[in-house]
Amino acid sequence: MELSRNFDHSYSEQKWYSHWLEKRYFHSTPDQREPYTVVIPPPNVTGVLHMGHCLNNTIQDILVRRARMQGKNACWVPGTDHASIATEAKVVQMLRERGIAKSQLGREEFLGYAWEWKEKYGGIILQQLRKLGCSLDWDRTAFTMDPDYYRSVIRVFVDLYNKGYIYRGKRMINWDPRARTALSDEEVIRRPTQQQLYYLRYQLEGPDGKPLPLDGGASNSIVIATVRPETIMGDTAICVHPGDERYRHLHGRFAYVPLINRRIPIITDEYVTMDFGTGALKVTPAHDMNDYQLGQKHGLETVDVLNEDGTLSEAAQIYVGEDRFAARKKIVRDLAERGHLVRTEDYQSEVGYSERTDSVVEPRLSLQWWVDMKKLAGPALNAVVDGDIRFHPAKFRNLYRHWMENIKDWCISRQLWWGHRIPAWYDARGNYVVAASEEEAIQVYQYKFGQLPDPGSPLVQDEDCLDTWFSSWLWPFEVFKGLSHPGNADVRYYYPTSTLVTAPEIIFFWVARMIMAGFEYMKELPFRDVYFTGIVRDKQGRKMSKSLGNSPDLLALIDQYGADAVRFGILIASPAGNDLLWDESSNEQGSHFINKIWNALKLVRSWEPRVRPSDPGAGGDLPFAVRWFEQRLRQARSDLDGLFAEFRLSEALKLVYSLIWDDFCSWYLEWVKPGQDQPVDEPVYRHTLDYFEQLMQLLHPFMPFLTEEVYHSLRQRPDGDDLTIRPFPAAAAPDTGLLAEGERLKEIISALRDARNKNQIKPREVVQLYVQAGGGPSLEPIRAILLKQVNAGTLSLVNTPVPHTFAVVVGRDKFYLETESAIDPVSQRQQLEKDLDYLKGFLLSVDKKLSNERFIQNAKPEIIALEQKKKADAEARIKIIEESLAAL
RNA sequence: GGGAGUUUAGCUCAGCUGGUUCAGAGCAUCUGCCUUACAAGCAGAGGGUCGGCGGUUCGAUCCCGUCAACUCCCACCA
Repeated sequence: MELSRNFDHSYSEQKWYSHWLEKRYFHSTPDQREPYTVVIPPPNVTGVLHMGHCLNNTIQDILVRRARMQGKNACWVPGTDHASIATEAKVVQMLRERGIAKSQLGREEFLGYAWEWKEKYGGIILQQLRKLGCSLDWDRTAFTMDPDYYRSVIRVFVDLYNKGYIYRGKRMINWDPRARTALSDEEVIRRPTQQQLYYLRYQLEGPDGKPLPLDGGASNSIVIATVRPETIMGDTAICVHPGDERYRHLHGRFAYVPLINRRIPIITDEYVTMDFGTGALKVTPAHDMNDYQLGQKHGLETVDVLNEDGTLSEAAQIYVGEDRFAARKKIVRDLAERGHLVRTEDYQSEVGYSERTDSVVEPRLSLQWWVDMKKLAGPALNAVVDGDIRFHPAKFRNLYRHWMENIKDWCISRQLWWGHRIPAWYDARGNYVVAASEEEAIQVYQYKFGQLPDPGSPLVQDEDCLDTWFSSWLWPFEVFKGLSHPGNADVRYYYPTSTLVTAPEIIFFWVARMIMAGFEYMKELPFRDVYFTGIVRDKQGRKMSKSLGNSPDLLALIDQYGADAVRFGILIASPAGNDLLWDESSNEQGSHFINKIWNALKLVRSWEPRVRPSDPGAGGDLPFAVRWFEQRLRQARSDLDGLFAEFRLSEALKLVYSLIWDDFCSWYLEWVKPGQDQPVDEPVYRHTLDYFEQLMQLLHPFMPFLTEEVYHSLRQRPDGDDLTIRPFPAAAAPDTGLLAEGERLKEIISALRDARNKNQIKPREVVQLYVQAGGGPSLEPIRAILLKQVNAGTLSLVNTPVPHTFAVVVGRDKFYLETESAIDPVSQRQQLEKDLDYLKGFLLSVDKKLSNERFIQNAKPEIIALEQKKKADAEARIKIIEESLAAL
């Protein structure tokens, strides 16, 4: 088979992914092996692959592929999340494009469209993950609204309700006026926002019970500061600090809301900050969390001046039906015209935005369903604090702990149709029961209220559905049907899962809640390790986002560079625990690496026709290079184990990169490479193929397609001999002596090459080499390599300095380069003197240390021995250099 | 306002419990090479007071204090 000039990634990707699927390598069923289970953080069913997914799934794939090659039963479960708000928004938009308003449709009809949409467009992202090479068990693809899954969510709701963990309550919640639904605290993103602070003058009530005239001086009014003038119609009090002398005379009096002239009391509360604004606060219980509490405390009326969609309500009296922000402008204008606006100030404050729709969140009083999280938090907190669940990086432990210790109730109802419908049934009077089905509801109703529901008005199910995360928190066990079919073989085998790979942004949304649900329903933690990836940023450090347009088209990148190069690119830039600044050029580095490997393959393949059987007279000793690289591989494998254990994947990739590029290509292959058209000894050839295979194996989790292709190009393979399932060889301790010899050889070669370069010896010029050995192992085994690598004709052992040569000291060995070109004794002297100066300085510092009594007293013996060795080495080298200088 | 993290070469980062010639790697830069796998390459080189100041120690990039800059998380000052 002829090799193509370059690696053809499109061809290989297509070929090998289908091959792996066909062989069902990614499919897992329980057996006697140790399981390695990963559940994918389910992307939104509406999602398309972006850089964050790329990073996250590449990491998961690396872990899963490695586990598979370690002989574990690897199972990576794919799936999608129904993403209540996002999907419903998409469907509403699609309907609008078809000229249909959601309000025209009934619930069932709407859901019909939604499912239609989901079947047609949903899950594109799962197809895209195949392009990336992800080794997911597609037979296990799950969806949070699959029938079993749906039932489990409902069952959990009913169960928590029956345990008293879920309740219904009227409270201030975060309202998304665009999606027209409640949100949980976690779904609100606070951002500093530039606003205006308006100083508004409210008329005081005169003795006649009427507002005092505005033009009658400052004592006729009180000035408050607000950023939300459109809510003044909802004001039901003005509040000042009881100790504020400026307002003492106003305690117990009344003022009038501008524009609508409603009479409101002036109350006092220590909540008010005297030095903010004017020290007087307008109290609008319906539209502010704090004001609501003030209202409760002081028995104030609540006037809700906004509708669900953020327009002004009838209660506002003015600008009814207009959007809150449009109304704000108009009201400010009116206030100015009528003399109520004292002044405005630029003011920056934190404003809450909806995570899904980015509209400004409105505090709103409403009746919602809640989970009392304190009841669930205990075991979940301990599991992380005690280290049963390990967070990587560990710094997230504190964050988690802080949140869990201060956990608040979770608002789980959403005013949406796409999702799990809340299993609560109401009678006409508003009594309700919670049950998994209507039939059960009737039974429960009868039990609870002692009678059947009135036949004339049957029970009606709650219209709302549950927060998406109320289903995702069951993911690690319900993908194995752990709740819908308790104790089944899958869940017993795969749960708890091994590693969760996710973004730190969803530590509260998802990770914490999964841990709680795991303990509550499986009585066990859901995973042992959680790896938090960084956030993908662009070169300038900005978060990648659709709105900034700085998020590259991943599929286009894969087309251009290949999946392996993209995987390489994202991972090489991805330090453990930090955000990564991603730059397209890192893909190029990946491409270059692929090219390098491909060229090495071409070289090795070109030897094939020239293999010479081993010479039986040679004694069977393998050449030094072959013996050395075996040890290098062992060492690398052991280092890799350590890096993987700590989830230092980027470093692991760097290690393999350098192992292949530097050790294998730059050193090993050059050392064993035969001369042009020369034969290669069979044992060398065989071992080289073995090493190449092993390198591909180590790289395979990172770059699966290229490595599988190379693996099959190295040797003819029987059917089923594929790299993706090939087990790693057993670990073995490397021979440190051989490794040190290799390092010594590299050092000598580099030093001699450097000398050639510095002395402007042309690369083609053959030099003669002399060595004055300073002890240590014989140079004999590496003689041939040395000659070839520094382009030397001969290597002779000498006992005295060789005149008219360049002297190079490496360790305690001294080399002399003999060349035809003229030697410049001045520059030669300068170089030697430079080395000498450095060594003398070094010796001085070592001597100083060793003559320090306190060092001798306190330092560990091995440290002292080391220092003594340093001293001896330095002295030996100084002697060698001084000899050379004398000879010049 | 509270908490956490970061600061090491031009850039992105390693440097694990203080002590090997410890100040590193990759990119980038510079020099020399179209050397028979690879110019998407090969062989070399230069470059940092380890954010500032102080302390502990025989010894500090590493431990402690403090200051500065940046980042993130949490939090109801209108």
